[in-house]
Amino acid sequence: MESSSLPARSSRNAARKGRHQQVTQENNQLAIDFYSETVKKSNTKSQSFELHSAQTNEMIVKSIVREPMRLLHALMHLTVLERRLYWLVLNQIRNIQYRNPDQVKPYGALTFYFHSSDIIANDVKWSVTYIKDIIKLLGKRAVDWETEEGVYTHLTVFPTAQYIRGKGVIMLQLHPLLIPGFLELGNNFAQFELYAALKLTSEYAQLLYSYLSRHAWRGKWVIDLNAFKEIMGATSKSYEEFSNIRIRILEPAMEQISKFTDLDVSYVTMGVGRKVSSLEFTIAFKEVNSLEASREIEETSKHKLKEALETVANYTLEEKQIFAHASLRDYYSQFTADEKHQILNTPEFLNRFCIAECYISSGQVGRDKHDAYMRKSVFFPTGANQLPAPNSAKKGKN
DNA sequence: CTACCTGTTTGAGCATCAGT
DNA sequence: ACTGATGCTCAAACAGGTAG
Repeated sequence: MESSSLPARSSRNAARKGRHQQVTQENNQLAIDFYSETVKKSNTKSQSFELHSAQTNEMIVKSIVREPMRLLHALMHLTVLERRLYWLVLNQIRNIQYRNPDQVKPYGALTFYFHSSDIIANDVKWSVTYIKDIIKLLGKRAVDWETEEGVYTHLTVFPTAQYIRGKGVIMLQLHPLLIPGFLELGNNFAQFELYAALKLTSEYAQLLYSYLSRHAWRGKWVIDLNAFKEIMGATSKSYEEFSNIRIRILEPAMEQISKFTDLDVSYVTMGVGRKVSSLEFTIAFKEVNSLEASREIEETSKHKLKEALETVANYTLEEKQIFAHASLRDYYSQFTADEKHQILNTPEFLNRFCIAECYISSGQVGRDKHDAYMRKSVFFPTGANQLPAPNSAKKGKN
């Protein structure tokens, strides 16, 4: 039974990673309480919490967050501190992500306990009203969507949010209907390092960091300016002027991301004449990841590849052409017009392009080898339908 | 003339401090 | 741990200037 293996696995992982996680089985429904590293429930019956060593500025433990892009888009308007809480939630559930929600029973409740020092720097004196305001705001955040059958749903992400006065403990309960959305990653998600992300103090820097992390494996991210404005939530009148986008979004965000996170980022504007129509970001990893983080990154890469291959396999010819056209436009400027034409119009080439693109976009191919790998995969495959093996699964520093 | 840049103002929210 | 006050930062808006 697939569902019964989940609690065992997650609690085993939690034990291995030294987290405080309590799994209980109630009415055949799985309920999990997550405790952050700074707060732990004591063994008494009443609701009482013990504080553990608060996080220090010297936090070097790599802790991964995997954020589904659909969630990122749905929650683009979170304030800085709300987003920190939301990231902490994603970090706590990373051991049970990748699961197909249909394979497990509905969750009774996922409850999270954090300490206010998890989201506010150690040396900052915080006020109760301040924390209460954050909780009040986060408790109001809602998402909505409509299914193909026309069912429109609107619900609050954290219907129950509490602050335990005197202990500084924040409790969040995730809406059960949203749990699949938090757990199901597909192949479209951002993966980044929690403690670097928590240092960001600008809303735009936080948002942009998620997007840049999503495309970091590619080393490059090209986005239409209007699309960029939309995903940044910068749709007000003042952002019709590019200078405002540059001054208020790009420059502060670039500076913070480069200063605080594991990414080295820069951007150039592209367009006709002086009119900026799109942005091209260059993304590089600063340092070699720790062993544990490397293992998780490798695991993620494999998962992403599998999901991407499945997605592409279900594409119609037309969808493959759209997919390939966008990739060629954004990432393969060195290909000639004739080569691009051949790829888009020869089903055999198109297929191989799509598959090779899955390997590249999931980080299986060394960053400096994308063009060569793609050329070889499309035009000079080693076997009949065989792609050359990616040379390196590790992403390089350059 | 258009698109972008620079400087200024304003208000909201965040960070910080002194004191309880 | 907590409160209340204060100063700072950031987002937003606007006016006027400049490059192409």
